Parts: sequence; C-alpha cells; structure tokens
Amino acid sequence: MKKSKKNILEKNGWKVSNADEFLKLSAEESALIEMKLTLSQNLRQLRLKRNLSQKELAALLESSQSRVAKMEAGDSSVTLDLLLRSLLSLGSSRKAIAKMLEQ
Amino acid sequence: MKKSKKNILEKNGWKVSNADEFLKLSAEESALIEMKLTLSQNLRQLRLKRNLSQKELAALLESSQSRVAKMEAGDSSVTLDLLLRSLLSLGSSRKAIAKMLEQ
DNA sequence: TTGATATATGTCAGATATGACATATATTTA
DNA sequence: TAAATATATGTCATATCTGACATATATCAA
Repeated sequence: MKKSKKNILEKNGWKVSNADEFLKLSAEESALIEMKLTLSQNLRQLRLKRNLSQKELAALLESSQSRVAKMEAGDSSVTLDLLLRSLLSLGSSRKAIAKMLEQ
Repeated sequence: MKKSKKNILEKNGWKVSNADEFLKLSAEESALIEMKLTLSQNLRQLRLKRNLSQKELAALLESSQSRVAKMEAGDSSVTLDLLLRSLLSLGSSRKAIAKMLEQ
C-alpha cells in the first residue's frame, strides 16, 4: 500500500497510526474502506454531473452540507447505508451501484 | 408489491403499517431494503455452505448469535455496513458482493 | 416422548452515526 | 483586489446500531 493512500486514510479518521498497525488492518476492513471510498467518489461525480452544490444535494437528502462534504471526503464517520441512500437519491440504480463496486 | 412481501417487511420492523403508508416508501428506501434482503439471504447461504452455526459465525465476527439471526432475518436494525463486513469475513470478495447486487 | 442443539425474538446499556451549527479555507465572480 | 459562493473541518445533542443477555421456539437424535 502506498504512503499516499495511508495518509489519505489517516486524514479521514481511519485509525491507522503506524505501519505495523496498518498491516493489522484486516483484509475485510481494507475492502470495506475501499468500497466506501469508491462510492464516495461516485457520489461526488454524480453530484457534479447534476450541477448541484453540496448544499443543494444536502437539501435533497434532508441532510446538511457538512455531512455531504464528509461523505465525499470518505470520512470514517459515514456509513455505507448513508452513501447508498444518497446515491439512490441521486438516481443511481441498484445495478449501477453494483457496477461501481465491481471495480 | 405482493401482500406476502409487505408482511415480511412489517415483520422485520420496516415501518409499513398500511397500504397507503407503504406506497409512500420512496423508491430509494425500497431499493435499499431490497439490497439488504439480498445480502441477508447470501449471508445465510454462505454460512450454511461453510457448515457453521449462527453461534460459530458470531464467534468469527466477534458478535452474538442473536445479531447473526437478525442479520439473516433482514431485521431493520441491521446496517449494510454490518452485512458487508460479515460477508467479507466469510470470504466473499468485493466482486462477489457486486455480483450479488447486480441481481 | 426427552434432552440437546440451533435459531428466533425482545430488551437494553454502551457505542457509533447523524444533522445541525459555527467557522475556516477555497474557489469563483465582479 | 474584495465580496460572494462553495467546500472543509470540528463539535455536539440526539438518534440509531451494536453485542450481550434472557428466553421462546424449532429441529433433531436417542
């Protein structure tokens, strides 16, 4: 795993304090985090494609601009449930979401 | 939507008290619930394929038998995060999960 | 039957996620 | 440039999820 990726993860609150500990991230945890990051990225893409600001998307989702920012930033406080609900609200189909995950 | 499906949803805690209210389930909510049910079913299949009891799977996940039962039952208190972590722990790959969702 | 094992259901205290808010920092526009 | 708009970051009260436990109900073997 590249240093840059580790930095990104740490910045977003994933507890990865040193290389050893990082290696202890189980394969499952890593996979889950990477799935979240993939969905985050797709969320931002979709929002921009629709020419919405984070504030506008937040209104659509009945959430807040700051939470949308956190979703797009891949913050560790954001669940898959919230990401998926958001993608669906932006018009993604279940199939489209499956496609995002098949990588 | 068939009556039987409505009954299943209600039984599992999805607030769907009457037909009118049921119709108000947004398309997104329905899609999310169906995705969860799909993953629930796959979880049970996988567990049985591995010849594990719910108790044994719970130990593997550092969870409890009752929570595994709820996961498999599609209980509304169970998040996608937990379902996906469980599937990954049972050896499902990200790709396999994408496949489950592509339906 | 009976006892053993598996699964389902209800509850709850503690853990985690949420929207909201304030405010910092970019980015865009005039 | 400066002002306006957009996005990022930190915090918090409330809401929701979690593992654990008790206990009910199946399922199965003797």
